[in-house]
Amino acid sequence: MDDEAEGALVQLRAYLTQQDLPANARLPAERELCEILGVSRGELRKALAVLEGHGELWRHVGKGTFIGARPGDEFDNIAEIAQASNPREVMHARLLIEPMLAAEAALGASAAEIAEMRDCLAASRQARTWRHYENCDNRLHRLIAGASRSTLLLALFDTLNAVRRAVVWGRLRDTADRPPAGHHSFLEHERIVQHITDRDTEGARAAMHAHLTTVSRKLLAVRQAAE
Amino acid sequence: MDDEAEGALVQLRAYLTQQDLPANARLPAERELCEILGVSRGELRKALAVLEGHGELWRHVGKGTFIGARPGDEFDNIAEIAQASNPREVMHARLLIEPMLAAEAALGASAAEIAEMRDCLAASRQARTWRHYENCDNRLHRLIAGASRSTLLLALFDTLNAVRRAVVWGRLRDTADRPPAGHHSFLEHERIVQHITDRDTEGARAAMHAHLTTVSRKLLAVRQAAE
DNA sequence: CGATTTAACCAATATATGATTGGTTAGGCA
DNA sequence: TGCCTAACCAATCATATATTGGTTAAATCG
Repeated sequence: MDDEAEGALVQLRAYLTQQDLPANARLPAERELCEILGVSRGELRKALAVLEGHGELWRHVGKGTFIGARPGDEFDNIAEIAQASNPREVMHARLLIEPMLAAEAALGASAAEIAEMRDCLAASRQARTWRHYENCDNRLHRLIAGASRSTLLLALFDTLNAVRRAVVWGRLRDTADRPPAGHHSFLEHERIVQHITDRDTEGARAAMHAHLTTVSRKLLAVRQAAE
Repeated sequence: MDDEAEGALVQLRAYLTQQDLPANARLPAERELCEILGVSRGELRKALAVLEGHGELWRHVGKGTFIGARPGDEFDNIAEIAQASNPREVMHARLLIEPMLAAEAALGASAAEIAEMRDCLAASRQARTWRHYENCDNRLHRLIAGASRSTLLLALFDTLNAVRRAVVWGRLRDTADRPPAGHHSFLEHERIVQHITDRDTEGARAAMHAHLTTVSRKLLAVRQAAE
């Protein structure tokens, strides 16, 4: 009953084998291809649908038709990730990844990097506004990630960090205020840097984990108080 | 001596405090702003340079002038990361991150996800080409990442994976060949999935670490042989 | 002469416009 | 009924235009 349809399919298969297109290659637009094969567009689309169902090619509006399996629907931009995520996930990911980065930093940090970390510590104690303090905090955490001596790990940290900034946290603290002298992060940050200076990987890992645990607890407390 | 220059600066400062612009806000183009303030563009630019040096704002051609600190030069696209990275870094990052994801998967994997993993295992054993096998391998590793029940961790895994694919590995194996029946990954993959099924987080972590260590060793051997 | 303004240009970026593509629908036609 | 055709749609790409910070050189003025 569907001789013509099958005919279009074999014509298409013949065309594909003849052209011997490599993976991810883009084949002509449907309007061209159906003219090349001398088939109606409807028949061609049926044949394409079969091959797509079989995973031999994939199509997308505005882009075209391509050889191979459809690329996974990976997130490409930060905003998209942030929208699908939430503060809990961000904190969870930080607790998993940043202690690991601290341990790597303890292995690979240069003297210059450690000196810059100590600059950060001093600057954060002198910060006169939360905004300024958070700049120092970000810089320190990124310095630690960078000390892993891996551009890839740094890039992953940057992604995580960008998502963290993009996720809606609600308003957490009065921006007019300033960090108190006994703020928990001061000592915790210094402990981390000290372990990195001592090349103590497990100490650095544990110190970072403890720090982020405290941050997480404070954060949850503020969020619950706001509800 | 530079009374006029200082004059432009105070005018600009006054404008900024008056407008009370939020962070990352974009202020008018220089050509407009110098007309608003009644200052020449040169003087305005001097004043802007001072504030930029002080970290109160940042500028970029084609974009504009913005309040706050210049955003870090974070990588935004995969290709950029891949170009700055290399196979060694990729393998290193995988060894740090994927065992962690396997442990998370052991905690959170659903029955459906575990079943899908086992499908993957079976399919990979039946793969008739390296290309097909690698599809199964990718799918399995991504399933494990997805079983962490964190869209953020999955997104980070996808980033790492995209970089892995984009990094130049050189040609590693003859694509015409197919994976041998005794390929090391078969057993290693099955061990990982078994630990996840048993909710054995540390077993899953160790199995994934062992698996990636083997992969890394094989890879280095091939690369050295090619030199 | 020296310092500034001004105007014009430059490269990078943003924005707008038109063309192209896969997907869909309605009418013509055998 | 079954199919083709043509037209349309939304998503995407490709191209052109406008805008922006940065730079330079002639004009202008004290």
